[in-house]
Amino acid sequence: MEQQRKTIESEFPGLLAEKPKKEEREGLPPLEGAQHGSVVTRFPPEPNGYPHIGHAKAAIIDEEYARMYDGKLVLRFDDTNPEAERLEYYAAIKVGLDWLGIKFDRVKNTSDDIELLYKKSVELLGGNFAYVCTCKQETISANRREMRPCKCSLGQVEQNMERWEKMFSKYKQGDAIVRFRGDIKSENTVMRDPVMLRIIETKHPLLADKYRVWPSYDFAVAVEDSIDGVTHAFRTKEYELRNELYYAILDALKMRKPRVLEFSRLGFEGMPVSKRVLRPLIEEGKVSGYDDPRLPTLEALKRRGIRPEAIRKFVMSLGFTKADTMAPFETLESFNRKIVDSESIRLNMIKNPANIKVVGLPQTITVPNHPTKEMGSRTIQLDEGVYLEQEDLQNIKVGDKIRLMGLGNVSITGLGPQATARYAGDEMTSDIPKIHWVVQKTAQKIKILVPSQLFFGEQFNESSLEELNVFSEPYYSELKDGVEIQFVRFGYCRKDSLLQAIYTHR
RNA sequence: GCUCCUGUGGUGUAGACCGGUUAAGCAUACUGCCCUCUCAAGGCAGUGAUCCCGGGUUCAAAUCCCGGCGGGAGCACCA
Repeated sequence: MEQQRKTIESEFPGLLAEKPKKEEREGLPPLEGAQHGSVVTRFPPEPNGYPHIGHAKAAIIDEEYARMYDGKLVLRFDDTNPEAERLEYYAAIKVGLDWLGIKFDRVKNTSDDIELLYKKSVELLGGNFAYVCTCKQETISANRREMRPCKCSLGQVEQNMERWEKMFSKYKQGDAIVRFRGDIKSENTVMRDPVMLRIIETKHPLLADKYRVWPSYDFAVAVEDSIDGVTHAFRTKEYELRNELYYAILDALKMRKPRVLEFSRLGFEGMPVSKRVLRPLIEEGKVSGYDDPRLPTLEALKRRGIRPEAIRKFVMSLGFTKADTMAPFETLESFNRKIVDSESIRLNMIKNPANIKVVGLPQTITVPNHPTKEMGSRTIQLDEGVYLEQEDLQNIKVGDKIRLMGLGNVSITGLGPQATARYAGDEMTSDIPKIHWVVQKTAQKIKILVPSQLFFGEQFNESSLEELNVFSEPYYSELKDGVEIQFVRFGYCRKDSLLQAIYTHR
């Protein structure tokens, strides 16, 4: 064996050389054609709703790549449909992205560039790459379906130019559109002379009625990505068929072409993201609003106690793939738990109280707020009346010893509706049951909202939000709203208000 | 229906472009042990995938080719 090895080494040097080992890749896969320092990515949300986990995935990928290549990230509000955009959404999206910790090198709106888009439109028309179509909508769609060119496509450049002018004066909404000359017989339906600009008379949230001719998504993204210097444009999979159009438009315009790549949409089982299903839920009062803890909106996730860093780790763990999958919410929870664990004050809380009277208790005790981290301590005023969890008393007999966590040992002297016990010192023994407790006199009644899956298939889950009426230590009221706490032996919760907490995860 | 995309343990992925030395790495979930005044976090170990199926190419295929099947998406004057 050794002999052979030597022979091979001398006869065929290099044959036994270590193969370039495939080392474990960290993070996103490398980008083709990416030059360090000159990569530009972009996140182009439409301001037509509240940001959700899907936006987070896209924005995080965009930012991670920009960061990876020491490049730039552009936030561009894709606001080319005045019927859908609303001012509050521009702000909501920005707030959500800030919360996620995403930093942009530039923020702009597609609507800033309307004039430029008009120029490009004229260029298209002038080069006969597009025409103005005045057919009825139904006719157009029927023709597209049947691969039939409509008569407007036969018009000369002059006619199109005339009609183009009329789009700004005579024509009304629905009367005329600019269509790209694609290929009406293409297998790819997107290429069958798609809409580039159309008339919309609704007021735009930023520009009011300054314009009435608006570019379509396909026209706007291609041109905008190109002029924004985007080198790599990412979008979700459902846009895949539009790549051909994207490149065709830029070819016709002789503009620089970014590379377009797509990734799978992110969704959670039973947690709808689409406005189509969310809106009725809110209108019918089935959920309280866009920050209802059952929803995958960023507001809701935040309110529920999910940290932005957890979302980022989660998104990165999903990778950059086109495989469609329902992401496991529990993975997000796991990342979150690790972050939140070291920052959460531990408090006692009783769900199903059992009364017990303990005699011989000290006046007060001081307990640490966290088992290992230095998070201060709190002093608890003791009293004979104590609440224990009913469940914990289940298998207890008279004479048994139990340990009230942080307080000391207690031996049971009587059971029943009013159990009794006697304080039995503070000596630690290992095999004693350790249970949590709350002083009755000072117990604070609070409500804990426990969110769970909103839908099972198409079916709305009527019990998706459980309300628990519980007794917490009074220290709860001294905590600031928004802090994450761990109710011992129960789970993590985020303080939503003085009287309400929201269950984060176990 | 047509077109495109996709298919690795329960789940999400790495590996696939450049086929062999890992019959498959990581995370999550689960189980057990350790630690612990929590059923959390942490540490350790373990269960679990013949890489959708069937052919083919090859000395050799999760990796290349062909054909099925399953899943998703698009077929808007929405993005």
